[in-house]
Amino acid sequence: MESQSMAVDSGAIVYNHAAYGPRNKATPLTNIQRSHSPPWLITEIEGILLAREIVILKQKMSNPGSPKIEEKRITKEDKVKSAKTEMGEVKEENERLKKTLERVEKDYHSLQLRFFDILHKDVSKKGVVDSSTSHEDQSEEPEFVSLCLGRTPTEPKKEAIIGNSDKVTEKEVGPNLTLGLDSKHLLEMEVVSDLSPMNSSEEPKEMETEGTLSTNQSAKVINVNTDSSDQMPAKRARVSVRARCDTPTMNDGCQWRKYGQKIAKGNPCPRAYYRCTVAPTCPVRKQVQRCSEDLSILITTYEGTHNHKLPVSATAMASTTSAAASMLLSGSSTSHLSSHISASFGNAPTTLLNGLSFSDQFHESRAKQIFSPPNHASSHTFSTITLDLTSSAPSSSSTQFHHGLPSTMVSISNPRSSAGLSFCSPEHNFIPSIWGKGFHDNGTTTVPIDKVPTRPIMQPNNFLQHFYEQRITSQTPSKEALAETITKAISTDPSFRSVIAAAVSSIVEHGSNSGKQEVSENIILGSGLNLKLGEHHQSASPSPLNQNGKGCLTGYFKSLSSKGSEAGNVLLLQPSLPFSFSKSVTNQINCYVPEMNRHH
DNA sequence: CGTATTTGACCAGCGC
DNA sequence: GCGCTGGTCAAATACG
Repeated sequence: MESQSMAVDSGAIVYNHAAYGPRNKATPLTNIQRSHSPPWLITEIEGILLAREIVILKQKMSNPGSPKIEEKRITKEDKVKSAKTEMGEVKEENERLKKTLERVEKDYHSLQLRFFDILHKDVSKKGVVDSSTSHEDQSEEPEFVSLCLGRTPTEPKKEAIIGNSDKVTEKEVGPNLTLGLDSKHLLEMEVVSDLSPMNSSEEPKEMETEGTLSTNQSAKVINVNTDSSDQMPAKRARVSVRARCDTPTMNDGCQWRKYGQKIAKGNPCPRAYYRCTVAPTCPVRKQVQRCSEDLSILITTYEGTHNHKLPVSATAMASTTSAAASMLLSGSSTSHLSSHISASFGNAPTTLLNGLSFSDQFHESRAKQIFSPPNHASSHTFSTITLDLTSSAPSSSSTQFHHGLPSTMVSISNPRSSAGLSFCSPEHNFIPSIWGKGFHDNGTTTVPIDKVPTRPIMQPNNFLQHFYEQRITSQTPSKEALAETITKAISTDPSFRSVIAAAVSSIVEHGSNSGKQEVSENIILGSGLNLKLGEHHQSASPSPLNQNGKGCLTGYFKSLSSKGSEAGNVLLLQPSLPFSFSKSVTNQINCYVPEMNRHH
C-alpha cells in the first residue's frame, strides 16, 4: 500500500486548480497529481472536489454576516488563525481525497486486472490461431509471445496456489498492479526470481524481511506467468544493457559495491561483480564487462530487483531492467507489455521502448532489433534480455528522437530456446555490425528485418482494439482514429483539457526560450489516459536524465507542477501498453511500435 | 579510521 | 571423479 500511495502521490499530471474557484491557493490538490489514472477516475476526483467547493460555498452563504462589522472585528491574528484553520481543513481534505484516490485506484486496478485476464485469454486464443497458420514452428514455446511489463494477467487459481507460499499472505491482488516506474513494479523481477526454486534458496530471508505487502502481491501476479511457463522451471531473469560508456561502470543512479572480478571465458576483459549497496539487504547484483569486440561498449548485466526505494536518477535504469525482466519472464507465455522501457546511458540515445506512442510519423518508428545476447552462461538457468543502446542514432538525434524511437535493440536469451525478439520498423533496420559479429555464436542469428519471413503478429494496434475499445471505436485504430479519441478526451474532460492547455502554453513558453529545442506532444493512451506531453529534447544533453524521456518530461512538467521531478517520474508510469510479438522461424519477431507526435 | 576495492581462495554446477 | 567455469567470499590493501 505504501508504494500504492506513492504512485498516487507522485502522479504526473498536475491538477488544474483554476477550474475550482478562487481557493486554489492552498488547495489540497497540490498534492494530488494525475498519474496514469484513467479519465473517469480523475473525473470522480473532480466531482468530489466540486462537491467540496459547493459545501464551502453553502456554508458561506448560510452565514454571511455583516461585511462591515466583520471587517472591524477581524484582526491580523484572526486572519492568521482562520488561514491556519483553513489550511488544516484543507490538509484534512487533502488526506481524505488521497485516500479516496487510493481507493478508487485500487478498484481501478482490480478491474483492470480482470480486464487483463480477459484480454489475456483473448490474446492466447489469437496466438493459437496464428501459430496454426504459421509456416514453421521450430520453437517449443507458444507462437505468440506478448509482453507484459508491470502487470500480468492473473488467474485466481494460480493466485491461490501462490498464496500458499508462506511469504504471501495477502489475498488482495488489485493493488499490486502498478504502472510503470513504481518501485513496486521494480520489485517484480526479484520476486519472480525469488519464487523460483533456485532463487528462493538463495535469498529467502531477505525477501521475507524486506518484501513489502505490495511486493508479495506483485509476486503473486508475476508468478502466474512464471508458473505458466512450463518451459522454464527455474527462470531467473537477467537484463543485460549494452551501452557505450567511457567510465568503468555506467552511472545508473544506484550505489554499487564491487565484490569480485573475474576473467570470464571468451572475453579478455575482466568481469566485475557489483552488488547494490543502497539497502543492505538489496539482492540486486550487476556484472560489468567490456565488450571484447568494442571496448567502448560496456555490458552491464543486472540481476534481481531492488527491494528499496530508488533515487530518482536510478529509476530509469531500474524500470528498464525491471520491465525487460518482466518481459523476459513472461516471454514464454502470453502476457502484455506495459511499462516504459526507457533507458539512457552514456551516449546512447533515449529509448522509449514500449510506451506505445502514436505518432503522426507513423512510419518513422525506430528500429528495434532483437539479437541474441552474450548470455553469461552459468550453472543457473538464466534468461537474459539484452537492451542494446549502442546503436545510437546519428548525433543530431533530436529530430529523430521526436519522430520515433532511437534504434534500440532488444534481445532475449532463453537458456532453452534462444529466441530473439525484435521490434522493428521496416523502414529502419538498424543492425550494428557488431551484433552480427558478437552474437552470432550464441545460436541466435540476427536477420535483417526485411528478410524475416512475414508472420502474423499481434501488433500494438491490435492490442489497442482490445485495450482501448471503450475509447477507440475504429476497428483499425489508425492515427486518425487515435487522434479522434484524444480529441474526444480533450473535449469531454475539462481537466484534461486544462492540463493540455497548460502543457501547450508551457511548451510554447519553453520553446521560445530555447530555439534548439524541439517540442512534440505525445499523448499516450494507456489503460488510464496517460498523458505524455511535450518531449523537450536537447540533442547534446549530457545528462542521462535529460536524455531519456523521463528527464525531458520532468523538465517539462516542472512548469506544471510544484513537484516537477516527481511528476516527471510518474508521468512515464506507463499503464499497460501492451505490444506483443510472435516468434518467427528465425527467432525474429517484428513489432511495429507506432508513435504519434504532434509538433508545435 | 572507516569504507571501498582488490584479489586469491573457495564453492557449486556442469560436461566429459 | 576431475577439470572447467561462473560466481561469491573475505582477508588484504588502498583511499579519503
